[in-house]
Amino acid sequence: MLQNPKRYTITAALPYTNGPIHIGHLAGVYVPADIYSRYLRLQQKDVAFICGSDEHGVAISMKAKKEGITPQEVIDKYDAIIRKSFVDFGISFDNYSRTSAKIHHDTAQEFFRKLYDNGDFIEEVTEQLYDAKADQFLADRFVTGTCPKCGNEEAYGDQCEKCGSTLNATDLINPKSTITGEKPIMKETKHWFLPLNRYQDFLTKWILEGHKSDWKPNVYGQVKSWIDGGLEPRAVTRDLDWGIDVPVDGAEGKKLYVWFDAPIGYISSTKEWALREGIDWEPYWKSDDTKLVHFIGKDNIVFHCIIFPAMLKAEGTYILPDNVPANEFLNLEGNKLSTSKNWAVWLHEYLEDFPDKQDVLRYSLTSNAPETKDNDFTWKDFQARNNNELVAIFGNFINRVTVLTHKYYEGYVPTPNEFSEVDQATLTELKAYPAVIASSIERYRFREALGEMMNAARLGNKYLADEEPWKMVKTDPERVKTQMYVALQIAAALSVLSEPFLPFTSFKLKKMLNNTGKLAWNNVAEWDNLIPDGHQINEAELLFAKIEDEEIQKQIDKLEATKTANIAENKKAEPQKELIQFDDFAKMDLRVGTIIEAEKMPKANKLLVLKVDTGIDVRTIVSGIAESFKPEDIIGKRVIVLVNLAPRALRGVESQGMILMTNNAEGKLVFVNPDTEGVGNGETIN
RNA sequence: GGCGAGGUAGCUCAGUCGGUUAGAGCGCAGGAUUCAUAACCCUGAGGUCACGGGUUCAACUCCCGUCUUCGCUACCA
Repeated sequence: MLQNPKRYTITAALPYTNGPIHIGHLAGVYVPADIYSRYLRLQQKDVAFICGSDEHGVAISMKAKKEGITPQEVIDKYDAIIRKSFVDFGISFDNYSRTSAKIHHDTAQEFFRKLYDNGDFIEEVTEQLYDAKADQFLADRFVTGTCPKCGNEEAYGDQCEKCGSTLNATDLINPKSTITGEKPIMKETKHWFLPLNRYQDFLTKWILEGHKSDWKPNVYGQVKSWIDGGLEPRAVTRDLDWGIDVPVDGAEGKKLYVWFDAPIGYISSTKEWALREGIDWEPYWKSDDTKLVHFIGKDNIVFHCIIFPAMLKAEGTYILPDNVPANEFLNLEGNKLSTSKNWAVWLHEYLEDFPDKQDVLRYSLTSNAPETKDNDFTWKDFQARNNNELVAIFGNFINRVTVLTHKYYEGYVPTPNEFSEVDQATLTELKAYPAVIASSIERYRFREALGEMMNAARLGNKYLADEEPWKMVKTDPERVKTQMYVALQIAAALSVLSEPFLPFTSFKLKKMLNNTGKLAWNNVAEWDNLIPDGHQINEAELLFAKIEDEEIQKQIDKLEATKTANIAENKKAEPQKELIQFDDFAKMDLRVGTIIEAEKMPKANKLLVLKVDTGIDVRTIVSGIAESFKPEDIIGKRVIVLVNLAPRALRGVESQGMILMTNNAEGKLVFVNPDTEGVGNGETIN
């Protein structure tokens, strides 16, 4: 861990422009990164907080094709939504760029070119699916066909979205190019690979030995798992038409792999910022006294801890990240967030539904942040955090202080008399908070840091409750002046300490205290008069409003509607397949059979090895149903078997047939079950 | 199946190097109070630290095994 860095380069994962920002992105990446950056600026550190839109990659092309627009239109649309929602939400990027910008294309190409010239790549010719009619290689996503598992005719080359299976494009039955509908052929193509294996030793020393204690366990463990598993060369170019051209001869029509160009986006965004500010970008990326921190979600660990560092190391002039505090995932009301299933709280919608409540979301996401394990966002929790914590503790304390100040002193900060022991103890305790909170933030424990900030507000409430100035005012008004002075110092301290977490509230509070001048973080510990006597504060207003049940119910209903819509979507029967002749059907030999033995395939999660009496014989069938059935429960089950399917070995066991299955409403597998009495094994289906 | 991260109060989470009686916030119950948005403040109840072994004077903590949740990965004819 770098001590006393001269400057900080802080990056937040580049959001992918195929959808808007949702609470999962915020809780995992942008809110913690923003807290960290704002805190450092309050420490008067030199900070570059860098981000931008990630606009290349196949998913963008796919989305464009699906919506019948150009990739440029797709990225322009989402870049605009994302950009605006970040601004409105108060994420304080120093620069937000986009990877379609010229400066990024230039930077990425230059980077590639340097590695190419250094001989850091290996070239390899492989066979890939190719659409002859369109004269174009096909990424996995550009191939559809029948899923070999569930029969879904719309499975993609890399995944079947119906059954969730991971596929190889070459596995698809009747593969089709989505561009022309033609059947793809195999064709040779040349690509450049980054030989990660060459960096195995470097990565082992740097991370496994060098960052054992300061990196989060989840990050360290994941990285260790990758490195121990042995690293292999990874292709950094693709045959695509959307992306950054590979800048070498003989690479016409090839683009940089999106994961090669995206992290370089941090560098080009820094350049863009420096250019605008008229400063030099290089120290932020190349100077040893710069602390580089990547904020990401756990899905990006391999790219930020293995691939990008290997790239930076290969280039040779760059520094490496000091830390990569990746967060786990946030769920929503018990289910995984999903852009395609619309299961999300979208930032731009939240900002409309809850105007001027940015800080409420920031607060509830931070206090429930998935720092050590996946967490669940619920609207009830959101409401409780607001009503029981922000309103009741923070807002209430500020309101008590400001109302009393106006009531007793027409809004002027009174001149204190001698401090009592309690006063001194309270002020001493207050002065400890900047260091306590700082320590948590610098260890990336934002949930803990936020809790400490709230404890400063609790300190204020307790002080008032113990001192009871509203009683004292009748007997000893001079004493009350001291009490209110102390309470006002706590309020002023909160206006600074809350800024990293609740920037809108902090600003509102400073305005209310008529104290908008730049107070630095350490002033809270150093100064005795954060808000001096004789200073006049402005009218009291509420910092936070209660959120009523109806508003919460509205959001819950919205999610319920999404759920209902998704179920309806799934229930929609698939369209009929193309016509076949009777002969096609007659080729299939379907028989009634009985499962007579069943056991788990060792070392496999989904496979059961079955012995089935088909009436013709007793044969072994391997079936991927282990997640839906226990072996002992299906012995004796009557089933329908496709007996003349060509045998195939699965994990070394030959499967001689296929059992017919379908899905029930919960997506569980069920047998097609001929259990009418008197039907014998071996009966044919026709 | 392999690998990684988790499992601590009703909920969300701390728990450092093994060391008295395992902590916090929210929720709940009771009390006190009226400056404050029925808020604040005080007190309390609530725990087989997932389970079973082991090491140790001493285990939430270290070791072995089991169960379980999440992720990556293999497997689905």
